[in-house]
Amino acid sequence: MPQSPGDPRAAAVANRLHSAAIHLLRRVRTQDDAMGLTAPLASALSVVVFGGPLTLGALARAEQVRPPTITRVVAQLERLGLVGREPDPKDGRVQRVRATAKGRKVLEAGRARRVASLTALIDALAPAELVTLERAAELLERLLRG
Amino acid sequence: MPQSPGDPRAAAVANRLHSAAIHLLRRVRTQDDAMGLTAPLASALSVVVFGGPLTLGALARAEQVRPPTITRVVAQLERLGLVGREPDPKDGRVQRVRATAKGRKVLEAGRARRVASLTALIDALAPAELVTLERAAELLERLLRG
DNA sequence: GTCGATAGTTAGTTTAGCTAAGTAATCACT
DNA sequence: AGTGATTACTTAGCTAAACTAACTATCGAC
Repeated sequence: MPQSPGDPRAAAVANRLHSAAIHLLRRVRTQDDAMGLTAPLASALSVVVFGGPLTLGALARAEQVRPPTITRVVAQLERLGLVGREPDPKDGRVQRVRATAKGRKVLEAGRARRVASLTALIDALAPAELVTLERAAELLERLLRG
Repeated sequence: MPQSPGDPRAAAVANRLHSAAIHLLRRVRTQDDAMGLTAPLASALSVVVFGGPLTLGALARAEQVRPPTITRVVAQLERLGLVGREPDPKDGRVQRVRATAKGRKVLEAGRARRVASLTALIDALAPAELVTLERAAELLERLLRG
């Protein structure tokens, strides 16, 4: 299988993944209301919970958004009592975001709900298919982080 | 195929897919500008081009959005000259959406660009990995259509 | 101490999605 | 033939997420 740059099969796969991602997110978005956290908020909260305290800038980079966006996201999470801010003792410009106990709890409870409809779909798959999706998710996360 | 409901592995996969989808779309969104079509517009145009003339309602179902959303999407595509509307001779309530020549052209030119960064990432994968992603995309599309 | 760079915020715009409510056409049924 | 329910789409108004541009405040270097 020669993998020449610009392989049309790669483009086709990219297209389909793009389409699948759009539809997947549209599907789970309707579930977001049930837990009171929209997808971007949940995603950011997840990073904060698992990534430990981190600066707003680092969070923006992790979430691949611009600083103003992360300012708003953190403000919302803070208003909900899910994260807190800590000034940096060394650098007065910097603030670190840390998850509260409530934030960790809500994330745990929420992620299950948020992906419930997805989980239900996936649950019906054969084990081999489940493995395919798992591998694909792994691959994508690795590619997209790089 | 013994897949007990609530299989924790299914939930874990759902979580990872969700996260991957968020990051994937954030990645390609920045590329959308290059072709002048945002992701939802491009997705809808794609359905119209490949799905032939279809009613607004059918398009809404295909795109998994509510009617008002598709009204706006079609209005934008129409304003851009990428699709046209045709009244149904039999049913006065219905309008069919058809891609214009320009619409087909823009889609062709645009799809490559729109997923360019994705394609570049995917291009670097081993053939087996590419197949995994392809299968996953297929699975997801099938699940999400149902 | 001033000057450029960095961290974060504010202001304003765009886009996408929703619900609720409205219009117009069709269908079903007497 | 007419009334009532259903269907297809639109309008109006809301919320959320993203952006750019421009601002404030702090830091580091010279």
